[in-house]
Amino acid sequence: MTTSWTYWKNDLAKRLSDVLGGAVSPDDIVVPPDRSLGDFAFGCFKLAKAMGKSPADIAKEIASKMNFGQSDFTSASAAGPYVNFTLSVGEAVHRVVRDIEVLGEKYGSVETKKADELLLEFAQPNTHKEIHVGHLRNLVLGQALSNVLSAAGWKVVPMSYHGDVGAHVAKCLWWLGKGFRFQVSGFSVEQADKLLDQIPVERRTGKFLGEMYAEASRQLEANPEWKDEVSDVQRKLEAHDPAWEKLWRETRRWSLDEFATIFDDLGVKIARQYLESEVVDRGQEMVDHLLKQGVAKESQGAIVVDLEDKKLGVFLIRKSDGTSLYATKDLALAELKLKEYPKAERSLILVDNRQSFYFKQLFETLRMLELNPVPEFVGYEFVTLKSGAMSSREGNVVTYQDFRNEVISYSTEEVVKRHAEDKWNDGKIEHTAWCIAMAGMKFGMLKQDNDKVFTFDLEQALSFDGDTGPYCQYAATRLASILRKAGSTPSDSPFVRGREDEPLTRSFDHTSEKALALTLAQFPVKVAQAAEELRPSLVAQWCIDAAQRVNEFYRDVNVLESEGELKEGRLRLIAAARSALVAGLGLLAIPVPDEM
RNA sequence: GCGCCCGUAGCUCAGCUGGAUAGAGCGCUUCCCUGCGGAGGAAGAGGUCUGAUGUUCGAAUCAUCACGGGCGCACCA
Repeated sequence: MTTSWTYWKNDLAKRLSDVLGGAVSPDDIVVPPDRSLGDFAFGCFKLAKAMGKSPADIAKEIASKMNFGQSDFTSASAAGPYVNFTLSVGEAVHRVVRDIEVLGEKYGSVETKKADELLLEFAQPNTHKEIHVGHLRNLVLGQALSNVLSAAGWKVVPMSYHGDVGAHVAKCLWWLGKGFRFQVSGFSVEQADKLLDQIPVERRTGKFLGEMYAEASRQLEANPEWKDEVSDVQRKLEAHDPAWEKLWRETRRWSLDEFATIFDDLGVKIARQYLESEVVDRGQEMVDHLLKQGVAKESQGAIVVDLEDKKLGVFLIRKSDGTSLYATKDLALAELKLKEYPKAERSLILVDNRQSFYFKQLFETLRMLELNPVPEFVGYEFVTLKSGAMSSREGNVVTYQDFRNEVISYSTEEVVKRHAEDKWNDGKIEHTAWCIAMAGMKFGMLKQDNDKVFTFDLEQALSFDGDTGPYCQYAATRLASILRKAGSTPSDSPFVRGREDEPLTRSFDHTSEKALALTLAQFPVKVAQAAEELRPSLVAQWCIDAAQRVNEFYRDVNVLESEGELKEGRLRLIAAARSALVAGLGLLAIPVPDEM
């Protein structure tokens, strides 16, 4: 369905083509820098050359020839080299409200008959480590991307991938054993049971395992001679030694359970969870195969793929001690994905930009193996603290749990403060505070572009003033409040729908109404662009814009004091505005409370 | 040394497929609650868009080169 924004541009392009006797593309229709100039504009620069006249003269000529008749537009006027077009307030608002009422929660989404499949890998925290705010950017961005791409008509398969084997696990478990005074060699199943029994339930967390890992890294730094023990542990794990495997399975469960809880809380939805342990054996096989084919070769005891001729250096795919690397497993993962989803059109991998070189090497190798489609790298810059970059190896991280608790306690405090007299029950307070906390955290991470290093500042993250998620929620909430007072709100859903057959007035008369409607009209275009450019930040920016227009409308137009069909129309406008705003925030996986 | 990314207001960022006086938020200075909810709104101060050259009728936007900062570049992930 063609929604209003596109409809208007197409309409203007057609009328201009008629006047000029040549093709004008809708893409040539732009928006003036100042709303008082008009709602749309057409620059005459390109025509000037072809027609041999000055742009200003052409603009005047077009303005005088434009005849709108039956149309949403009321006037065209020349201003320098531009022709500006103005929409009728009544027609503009009418059309946008109708769009939203027809589409409801689908407003902004493309309807497709047969969606192409797109694999989206994100959410790659490793087991045996804690989740920190660096991971949060990936999780939040990934889920938003998943939503935005779905809205744009892709059949998205969101997938997670967890490093549950490899050096970091070996280090963690090695230190777990050593720290509890067990001998690494000759470690038995009974000893593994004994060790596990010694760890109290409340310590069976990712945080605890992360501390073990960080401590192991420190110990190895100080005592390099222990590296052989760690290699030994990793080899035993890869050989499925019963004792180490037991310890590994149990500790891994702690991590995976924790992930499930956190993903659920964040609204992260994964269709297929991959584990490195699923692909490690096949990865080693593929390395052998590559060796046989002559694609890979031995170098300093390790196995590498030489990519020097592509200016990508050498790609290490097996360590000299015979154990696997990230790359060993990634080769097999790529193969497995294609086996399970043979119809996939595209495959995206969302990872930290610092890994871009590695992924270029990986993709080049996949190309040599003819594993198509070769994935697309979607990068984002890392999250840093004022004190410096976070590293789980060094242990200077803000864990997600700590951050979340901080934000929740702050938002709870605010909610309680604002509703001291409203007799809200604990459940309502808790839910509202959770919605606001989610909005604060997620919006803060989504509103800026992926390629900006994100400096995490707790104080800033806790502020809900200005262009923040809670600001957008607040705008939607005030609209809901008006609807409630008018007694016309559907309590179960914020989305308007099914009123498109009821007559709607065209008597809207305020510029704030039109400004709001025009912003709402841009939503589908922004979503499409966000999907095309893989930038959910565009949707976040739109949400701020929409909330600002809502606040201006709120200031300028009193809905409940209007009368007759205009009041009814305005109620439908704000219901539509709320519906669109909730849809926009929904794409960012941000919930909107009824009240706040 | 080579490669990738960033450089726009005091701070955090939009704008970048070239076009009208460069926009927000925070902070700062003033206002606005007997008004549909002040997590809000209005106004003000604050800019050689890092610099240079080039392309163009036109450059924050494109190209090249500097400068500044960040991040990568084989047994970590």
